Amino acid sequence: MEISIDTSNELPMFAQLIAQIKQAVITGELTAGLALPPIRQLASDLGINQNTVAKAYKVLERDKVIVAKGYKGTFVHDDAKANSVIDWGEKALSIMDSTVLKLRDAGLTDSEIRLAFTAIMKKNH
Amino acid sequence: MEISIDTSNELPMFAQLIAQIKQAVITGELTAGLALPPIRQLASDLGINQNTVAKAYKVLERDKVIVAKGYKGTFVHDDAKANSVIDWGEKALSIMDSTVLKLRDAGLTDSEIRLAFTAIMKKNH
DNA sequence: TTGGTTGTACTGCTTGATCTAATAATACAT
DNA sequence: ATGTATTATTAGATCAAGCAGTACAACCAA
Repeated sequence: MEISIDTSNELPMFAQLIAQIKQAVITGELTAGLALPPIRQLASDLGINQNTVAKAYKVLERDKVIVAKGYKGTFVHDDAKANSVIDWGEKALSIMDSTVLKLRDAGLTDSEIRLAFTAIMKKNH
Repeated sequence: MEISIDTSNELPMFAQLIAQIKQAVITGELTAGLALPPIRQLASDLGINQNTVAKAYKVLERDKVIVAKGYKGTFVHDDAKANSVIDWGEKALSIMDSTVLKLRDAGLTDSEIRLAFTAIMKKNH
């Protein structure tokens, strides 16, 4: 499993990690049950911070691409291949898009829409 | 018509203007057809910029609380009282709230929700 | 028992980007 | 003189991204 980080890339490091691991799952390079490198080791190999790798792992586990088993290590999820295709970002975009359109049609300015959004995001901190 | 600006207030100046004028309409201090002070004069009296007052007037006209008649001046709208009760902010908040809840329930982090939002707001510039 | 490894969690910090609010200075037609 | 519009700029807040350090429970091998 070859992972490389391009600091000049527009994409943040943790996003590059997520993309590459998902890609490896899709291509079949990573199959269900395989062990992934420990957070600290991968961070060390790439010369980046452990938190950055942990952040990527956390998202990947939320998306059920990997499974963390504590001291035992982290492994590729049984349904990794199917779950690697699901793009939460796309789903979020479409939902958010319809909402913004609705508010704009109501005559609200972008400034007011932003105010409403930030207010909601703060509410349940 | 007494208007005062509190710079220490959390609310932006233009929002304070909007709130106070709407309030004056609701209480009956401002009735349909009454003339409002010119933008430049009100700005001068309050010691703030003309653009700030113009911004408030623009929103008030959009909400049909006031009517701008060019060189003739600006006046209280015929339906000002009814339109001052409508709270666009409340409507926007409830719509935005359900959307954010939906996305959070889908497992998205606040960070990702923010990314989706800013992406949409940029899309149709 | 001792020491090391695992994922996880937390706080604090720096950097850069972005947006808002407000100001400033014009300009225009009526 | 009126509302309207434009462009540019400043200051402040907010957030993402990443780094740094620390800590913990669970476990394993020596």
